[in-house]
Amino acid sequence: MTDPHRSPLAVMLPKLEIWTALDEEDRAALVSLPYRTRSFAPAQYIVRQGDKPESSCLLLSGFAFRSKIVRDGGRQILAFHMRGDMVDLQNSLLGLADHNVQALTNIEVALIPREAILEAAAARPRVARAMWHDTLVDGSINREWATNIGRRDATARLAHFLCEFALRLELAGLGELCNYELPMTQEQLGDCVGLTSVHVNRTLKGLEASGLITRTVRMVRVTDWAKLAEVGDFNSAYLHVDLKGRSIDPPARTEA
Amino acid sequence: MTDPHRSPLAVMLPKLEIWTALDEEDRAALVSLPYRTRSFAPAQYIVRQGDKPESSCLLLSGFAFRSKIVRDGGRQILAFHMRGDMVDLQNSLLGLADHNVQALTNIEVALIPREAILEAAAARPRVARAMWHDTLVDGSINREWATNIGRRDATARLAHFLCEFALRLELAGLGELCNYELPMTQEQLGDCVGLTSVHVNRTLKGLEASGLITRTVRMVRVTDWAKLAEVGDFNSAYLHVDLKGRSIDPPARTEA
DNA sequence: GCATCGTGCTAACCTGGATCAGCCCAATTT
DNA sequence: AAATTGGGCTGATCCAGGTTAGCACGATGC
Repeated sequence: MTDPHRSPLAVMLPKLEIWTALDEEDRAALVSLPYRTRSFAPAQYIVRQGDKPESSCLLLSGFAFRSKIVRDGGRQILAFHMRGDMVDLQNSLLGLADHNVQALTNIEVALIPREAILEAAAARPRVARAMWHDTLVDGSINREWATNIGRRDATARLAHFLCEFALRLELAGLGELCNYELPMTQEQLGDCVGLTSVHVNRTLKGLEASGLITRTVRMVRVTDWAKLAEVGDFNSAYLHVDLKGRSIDPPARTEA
Repeated sequence: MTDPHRSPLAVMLPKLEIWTALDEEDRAALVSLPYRTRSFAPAQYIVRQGDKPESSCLLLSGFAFRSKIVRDGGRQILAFHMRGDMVDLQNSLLGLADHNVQALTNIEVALIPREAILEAAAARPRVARAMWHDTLVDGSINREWATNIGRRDATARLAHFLCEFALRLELAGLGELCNYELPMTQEQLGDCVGLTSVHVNRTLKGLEASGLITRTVRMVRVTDWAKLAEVGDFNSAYLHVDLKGRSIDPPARTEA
């Protein structure tokens, strides 16, 4: 058996193993899935709404995002993805893409045939469970985003987003909680929190003026995490990750 | 082997079998899952955010909904559920409830221990796949809702919701596409599309004034489905159901 | 060297939907 | 039959965020 940690596919393992214990054979099965790598330039489509994708893709480097377009041309960004994320289990397993998947930066992905994934899942219950769990967490994040968009004001929405992104980056080893780079433009930020780029700009400056963050180009430095998390009504529970006892969430809200 | 269609749990089968072919043994495994039934009155909690639910619940009759509460007391409704829906695979499999589940009307549910579900999934790949698929579709609906809330105006949001609910009711055998009962108040409707009940009221009257629907008490009669679907930017693809060739979606949008 | 383009940023104005305050009616309760 | 309650409904006013129309600046191209 080859060392499961040698293959480029090994970047998917840490995230899956947060939730489901895998043994060496499970890891080997995942890592020896057939794949081919491909590169995409910023804004290039990996999957378009309406496609019938035959493979799912694992993000090896760079950032990608998923989106939907509404009739009048508006766009809703549904998720950002980073190294180690299985970007498109959704579309590929459902058979019909209900949303777009695009590169945000230059990216490299491993395309894994849908059938191979299904076979691995059918053969190994823990592999199935790990991937199922991954889609459940994806759903949980989606629910939090819907809540963010539907029921928080602009300041809270952005603060919440900044907290989530910071934490995900740090967990993926791509940045620090209080000092990281945002790979998206303010317009893309707006499309993800349901605001216009103009208002994103205003609101970010507001967060800066309140002394919660400072920014240079696209670097964000969180100068007061506790307040940012409070303003953003951020509680990491919905990410279902193990913080190993670190306390980053604001104290429990008082019952109304 | 007992007839799989005798058990109350059999109500879950049609939905699962839309997506995944099951054989008699798969059905028998699902239907013979251990369970106990319970009733809930309107507004009663089945699961609260923060709970560690030990069972998942299958809705046998009535309507339920899932929601999150934000700091200032606002509520976002994330999903409505009807007979045959597995209401809480999300929370129970993730182990920690990231949202509330409540009865909307009087309901009867079958509570199925989480471990029994996981064992059935581990033992039978098709059962695992069917339930995984169910959560994928749930995620797809969530993405569409996020888009609805984030990027459509009040009229489109409500029109979209009315179309989705109509179709889901009809597929569950609980109403007709163009004539059905809405089980929720206008305030609950507002909490699901990100509006206030006041504006829901005005907007519904607007839809009525435009001749797309008529209403009596909570009955909705869709008088012009094609226009309602167009106004609501509704395309049923995201529900991933088989319409058996019926054409209910507006013609493909023209590229901008 | 000059043009173009993408992105951040800003100011002035406008509007969709929130907020507030209240009425009406039917169903319960007492 | 009076009182209460929960929805639906309405008008008046307000404001968060959208819209429009720019400018500034650096990167890229000819």
